[in-house]
Amino acid sequence: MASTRREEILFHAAKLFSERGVAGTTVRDIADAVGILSGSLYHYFASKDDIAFEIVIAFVDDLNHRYEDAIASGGSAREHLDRMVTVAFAAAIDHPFATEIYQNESVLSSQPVDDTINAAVRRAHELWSATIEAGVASGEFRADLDVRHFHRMLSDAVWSTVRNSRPTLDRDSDRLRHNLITVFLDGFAVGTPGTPVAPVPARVVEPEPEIDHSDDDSDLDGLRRDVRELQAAVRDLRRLVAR
Amino acid sequence: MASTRREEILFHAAKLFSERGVAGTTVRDIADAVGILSGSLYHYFASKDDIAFEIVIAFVDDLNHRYEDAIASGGSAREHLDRMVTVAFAAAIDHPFATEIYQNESVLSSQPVDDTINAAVRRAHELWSATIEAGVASGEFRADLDVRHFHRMLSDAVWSTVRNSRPTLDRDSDRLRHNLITVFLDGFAVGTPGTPVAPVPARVVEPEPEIDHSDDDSDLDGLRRDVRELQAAVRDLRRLVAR
DNA sequence: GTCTATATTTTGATAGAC
DNA sequence: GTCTATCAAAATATAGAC
Repeated sequence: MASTRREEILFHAAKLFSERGVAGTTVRDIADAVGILSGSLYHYFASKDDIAFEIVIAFVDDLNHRYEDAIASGGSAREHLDRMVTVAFAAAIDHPFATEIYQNESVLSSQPVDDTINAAVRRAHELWSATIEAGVASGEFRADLDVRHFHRMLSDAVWSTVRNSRPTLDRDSDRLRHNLITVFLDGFAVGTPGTPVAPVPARVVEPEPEIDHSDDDSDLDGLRRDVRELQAAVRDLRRLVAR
Repeated sequence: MASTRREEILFHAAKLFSERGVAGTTVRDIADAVGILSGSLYHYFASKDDIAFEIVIAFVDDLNHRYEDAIASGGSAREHLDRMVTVAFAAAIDHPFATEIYQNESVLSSQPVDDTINAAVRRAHELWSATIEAGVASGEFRADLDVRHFHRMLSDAVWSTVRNSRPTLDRDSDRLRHNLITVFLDGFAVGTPGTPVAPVPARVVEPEPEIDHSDDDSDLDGLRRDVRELQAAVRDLRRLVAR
């Protein structure tokens, strides 16, 4: 928990913002969580958006510093990525809710007045990109895949892991990092790791392989269809009754 | 673009919801985008939330049907995952903005009244899980990693790819799917990985013969749950209407 | 089916007493 | 530093004319 009242406000606001979004959170919600009245918030902050802004900026700045430390020392590209995931988890622990806010709120970065957040986010992307491209250049990573696509999937996996494992993140951080790095670098399939499979995705899978409505399935399919129809009917009725 | 006025509203609302969130979008925003006045929206929908609800439900239901088709026919676990990604991209193309809404708005699924969305999302998770676990059981996928963690990262990567490549998704869908599947199954690293791969029994079992019964069972369980929920809903509605 | 006009509620923010 | 009281703007939703 926070020590000063100002930090208390930041903490509870961050929690609410991450759960309901900034627009979905009212200043009264924040004040209630803190245990004061909404008017009192304005003794500490000029506006609701200022609160959100401060939360995100503190996080992204801190994150970039940790990234820079993580890739400052030598080592393979794999080791660099491993350390970047490590410090990302550490930053997520120290800024418990900022991650979700900055991921979900494209609103914040669309402020034309203040480009601070945009610049910081761009910096973070550069640090990931540079590390990944160095690995490709050194032959450590494969060159037949789109590096920007890999980069986005990897950093999304980091924040997805944070979001989904938040309660046990500090305890499981090592195991989660190992899983993540292993999947992204060695793959989940057994055997032939790192072996380029097919250079071109020539095969196009037909969306509807077979219309295999054989006899043994028709029962279940019929039931499923009935259930869906009933669900739609109930939704309609609820809408009617709601008035 | 949409043909009927009602579909036009759904289209523009979905676009705005995905960009600014549901709470961040006003009914006036939607009406402006359609080219009518806000009051006219209520000729088609009972409330703003109803619009969002309908968008998401249509998407998730459709998605589940496609998933079921994708894993109905035989093949290896890799082929099943490949087809699931294919149909997920196809669904994202047909429901251009629903993906972001349903990913960002935990609000929608926290409606205690209507569990429809939750049930559908749970079903989608089951379909991914069953496919991945079948691959582990057959020895096609490694058994030394957390399957649920892999599952979450994989499906997040699918929607991350959709979000980041939206403008060219229909054109690049094959290449994106190939990149995604290659990274997640074969890894991005070249040659010998840091951790020796295959510390697990490498027994090669023939790929999934046919539709396995565990699927049917979970399917039946899901249907039973749906029916129970519907029965409860009908009881509630009867009570309401009785007055 | 759409618009005009408006009610009702909610929300962000302010002023001043204590 | 917090509360009381309240303003002004914005938002959802409704009623009725056309």
